[in-house]
Amino acid sequence: MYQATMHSSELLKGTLQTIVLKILADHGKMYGYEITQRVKDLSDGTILLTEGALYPTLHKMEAEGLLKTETVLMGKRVRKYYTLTRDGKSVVQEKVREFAAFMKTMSALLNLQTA
Amino acid sequence: MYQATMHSSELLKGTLQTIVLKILADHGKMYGYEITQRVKDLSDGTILLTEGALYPTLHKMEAEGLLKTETVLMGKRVRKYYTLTRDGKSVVQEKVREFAAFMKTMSALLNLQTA
DNA sequence: GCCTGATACATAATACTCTTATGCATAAGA
DNA sequence: TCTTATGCATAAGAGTATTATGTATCAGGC
Repeated sequence: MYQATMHSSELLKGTLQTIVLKILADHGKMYGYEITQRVKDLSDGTILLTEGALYPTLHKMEAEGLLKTETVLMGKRVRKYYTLTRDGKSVVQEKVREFAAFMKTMSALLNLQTA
Repeated sequence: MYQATMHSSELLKGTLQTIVLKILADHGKMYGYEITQRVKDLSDGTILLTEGALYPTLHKMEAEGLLKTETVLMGKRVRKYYTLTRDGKSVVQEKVREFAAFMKTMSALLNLQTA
């Protein structure tokens, strides 16, 4: 298994879905492992999604109709590609907006000048 | 009991300690109920700390030596004032710095222009 | 005088989400 | 051939917050 921890561990709680959905919105069709790598890159190695967190979340969002899948055989290896459904696309927007609002609120609370 | 929910519920996970410590750092001696009200004000009513979350956290941080307490009788009512210890003061700084870094990373991931 | 809502503390049961651990299997490189 | 990377998946456990409950004082309206 590949390495799987992160710096500010608990802060990530509740952001996993938002991250995954947004990555899919920006990049289109992707498979699980690819998502972990992209998140790792975009976060300069600070966010390393664990498989135990990612796969159940993907399954859950698929069950909720936010994602649809397509299984492809690469040689003898299985890849499961995920794409946003129409519902998924509107949920991403909500989630990102919600997170932006959250950041703004936190900036006020913590007296940060960022926002 | 007073009202106790919040908009973007799960995002708050992991930020409670940071919020409480920072509020105490900025305002000095405060008691539990006062903290909930201040957070409510500073967040424009979007963050309503629940007692079931706040008090255990305060107790935990006291046990960890980040906070010290002083119990005062107001008439016949008990108030428990919390103040940062020296350890608490350095931990706040770390936590706030950590959160700022987290926001920056998330901004990159979510393609936000805030940071 | 009584009731409601705000003030003020506290803890227990429950739910949720993620971490850690484990399992299986193929492919590439040293 | 052995380790690392790729690629999926699930289960046990930990951690943190929500919801519910309990106790009690105080102020204001009727």
